[in-house]
Amino acid sequence: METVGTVAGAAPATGLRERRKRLTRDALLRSSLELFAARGYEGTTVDDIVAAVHVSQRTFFRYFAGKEEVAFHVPRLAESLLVDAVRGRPPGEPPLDALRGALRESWDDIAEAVEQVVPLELHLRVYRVIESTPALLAAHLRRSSELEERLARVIAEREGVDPDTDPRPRILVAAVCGVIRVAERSWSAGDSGLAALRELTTAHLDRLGPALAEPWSDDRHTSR
Amino acid sequence: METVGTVAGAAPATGLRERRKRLTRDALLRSSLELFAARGYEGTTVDDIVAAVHVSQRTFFRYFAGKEEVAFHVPRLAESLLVDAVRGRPPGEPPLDALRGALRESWDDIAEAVEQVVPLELHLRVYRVIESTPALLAAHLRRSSELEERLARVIAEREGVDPDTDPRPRILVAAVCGVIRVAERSWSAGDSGLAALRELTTAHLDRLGPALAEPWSDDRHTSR
DNA sequence: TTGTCAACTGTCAGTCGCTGTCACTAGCCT
DNA sequence: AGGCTAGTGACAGCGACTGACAGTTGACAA
Repeated sequence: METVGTVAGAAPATGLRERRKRLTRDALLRSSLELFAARGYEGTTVDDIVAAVHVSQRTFFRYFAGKEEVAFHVPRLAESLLVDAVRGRPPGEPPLDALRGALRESWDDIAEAVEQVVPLELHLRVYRVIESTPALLAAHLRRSSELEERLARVIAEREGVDPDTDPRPRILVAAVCGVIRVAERSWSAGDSGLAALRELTTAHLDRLGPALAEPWSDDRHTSR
Repeated sequence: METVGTVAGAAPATGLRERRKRLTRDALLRSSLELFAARGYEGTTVDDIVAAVHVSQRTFFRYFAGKEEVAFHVPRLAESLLVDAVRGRPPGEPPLDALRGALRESWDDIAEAVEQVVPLELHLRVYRVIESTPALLAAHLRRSSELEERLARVIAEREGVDPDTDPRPRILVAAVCGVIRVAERSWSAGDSGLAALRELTTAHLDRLGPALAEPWSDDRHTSR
């Protein structure tokens, strides 16, 4: 239903031409991410990237619409997997549970899929760059809002409501994704591993209900 | 507590120099917004703007960090008023009510404050440009996340919790702001007036609880 | 009033992201 | 083997933005 444009570890590679294309594309991707992680996003010029891969600048822009697209290649992959996971949830499940379940379930698939493209550790470093670079954070949030739209449509379909007249799918997804981003953000500020993010995310999701409840009880809702 | 850099309708204007400065600043702001509304954001170059005001490009960049900053001058104003409104809510009020109350309450103040800078109608047109221009939408979302951070701190202070250890303030604010953005977004797609946005926002907020509830009931939650 | 200082502004040159054009190389197919 | 064309590099150009330098003009004191 969607061509993600997998980079490595898929498709048998037919002709020489296509093989070479994939090679330069891969090289551009890897070099870009490594440079972003090392020098930062703004500190990396397109000229730096193409110099490392020995290609002309023009070629870079034939493969990617811009620096930004390179930075979000891996996140795009992860998003598609999440959407698929929600789509594959048991039909009877309440919407909130479906989202939470899909999140927990898709985690390992995502890690695996990412690893086939670039080392997971590199991706995590790039992710922190994304969260800490204003321009990239902005792009990340816009992408997130597009993801929310996709998720809302899936939820709406599951529940048999029209997403254009019933606001509940979008409202639910917006709230959930908002909470997820809070978790991502506070995680990226620290330096813990993937497992920590997973736990932080689900823990925060479980606190959404109580946080909305009228007066906050005084139990320690501490985390971190 | 915060200098917002009001543009028109405040401060008696001391010397001639300052008066002239404000004049060119105002002119740049007005011309920019009018051009954005007329030709779109990307369709408007800085050269277009400075040509309309008869100043050099360099001058434009001395007053504003870039095109983006001009576009968000008015939203920035509104955000500050909202934060102040939350801060001024009665201490005993539960956090969710405080946010909802502040929102309803600050509405008129915001409209009034905006009108003192540019015609409200112009701002609304520019707002639709923001929502429909990818680059501006991204910037808008990033600014929103900064607003969320400010709001979360206010809520944390009101509730007497530490925002760095208790995630509930951020979670609550993220959910609420997420819902608000859903309302803004679906409003900006249509062509109704300010009053419609106000009602849509509060209506959506009231649907947050039910949308999170386990199975969705079949009452018509229709809007629009 | 006049002269000095500092603020404000314009001009110019340059960087970086990105796009259009055009010629050319090298896989691909017959 | 030879033509076709996808993929590429080299080059020119645009728009956002920045730094350096010089000119202009309010502000303020003598």
